[in-house]
Amino acid sequence: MRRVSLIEATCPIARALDEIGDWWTLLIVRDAFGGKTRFGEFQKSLGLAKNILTERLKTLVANGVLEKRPASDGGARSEYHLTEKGRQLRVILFALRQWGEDHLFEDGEEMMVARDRGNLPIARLRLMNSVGDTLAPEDIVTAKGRKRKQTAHASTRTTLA
Amino acid sequence: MRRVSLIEATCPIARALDEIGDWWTLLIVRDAFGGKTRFGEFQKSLGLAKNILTERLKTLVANGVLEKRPASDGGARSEYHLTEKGRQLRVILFALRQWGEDHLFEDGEEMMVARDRGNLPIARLRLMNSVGDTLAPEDIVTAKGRKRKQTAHASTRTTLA
DNA sequence: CCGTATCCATTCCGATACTG
DNA sequence: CAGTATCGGAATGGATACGG
Repeated sequence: MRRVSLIEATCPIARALDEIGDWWTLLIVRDAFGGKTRFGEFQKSLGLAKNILTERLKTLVANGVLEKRPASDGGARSEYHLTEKGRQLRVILFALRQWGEDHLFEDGEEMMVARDRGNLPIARLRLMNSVGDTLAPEDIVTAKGRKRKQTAHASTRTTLA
Repeated sequence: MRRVSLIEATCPIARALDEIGDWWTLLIVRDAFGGKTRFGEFQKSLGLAKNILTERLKTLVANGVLEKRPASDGGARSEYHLTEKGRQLRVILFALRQWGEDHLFEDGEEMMVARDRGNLPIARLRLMNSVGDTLAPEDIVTAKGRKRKQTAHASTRTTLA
């Protein structure tokens, strides 16, 4: 897809962008969260060329973000469903949404909004340290380290411990 | 930059991707958070072609993510600094980091990690509703709405309500 | 309906040379 | 050091035609 691959970078941001930093990819994932599962639904919703969609879907399946299954009605069609890895992209999508809302819309402008199933608003994402202090953007630094062994599923933990 | 512009989309995710969804852009911003300010620093760190960097920096400045200033030492050089809008991209970068850490590294693999200035780990980002319930990825729905007037600065608020 | 295949225009990106 | 200019190969993306 690109001249230089960052798959070997030690920066998780670089690796993440290498896998889902493509322009269309996160929009496909967004639609998958919206309940779309079929080729034609994505194609109609996004308006992208079918060959591009084919390739993006293949990559997403190969990377374990989407799962391809035969259609539930037994037809010849396929369905694409988010895997757990894909479902965890929700935080990234919401971070993008929050920033877009804050900086790319005028007050009162028509805009898609997110709510939970009970129609409650979603709380803003905040950066905090492990003792709960809210951090300003510049309060974060990076250093060399190693990935810690995961003892419990990531989505059930609230801190890095 | 692209055939179809999503600048008019009513989805904040689409607009955000339209502005910073480019491949190199978030890596430049990441380096800016790392304290880099000069053309050569970005170029050396990222290894991208200079003409591409020139264009990306121009776009970032035009979009108000970076600010171009004369070098503080009075030389002919310029410095690029994050604006407040740019600083608020930190949440997106951290969401990418968190997902990359979880899914793109093996246990024990060498990896850049984030800490706060006191060397405390950063807490995981969680999706919650306005009353503090943690939400699963599928507990979020979208609907038509309008951008609410901002009464206080976004970074000081903890919920949308 | 779900893709695959092909063609073509545009853009991206790297490399290099050049200017101040 | 900080760009600008230019070139060419590769990838992107739109459109269309075709096959299961």
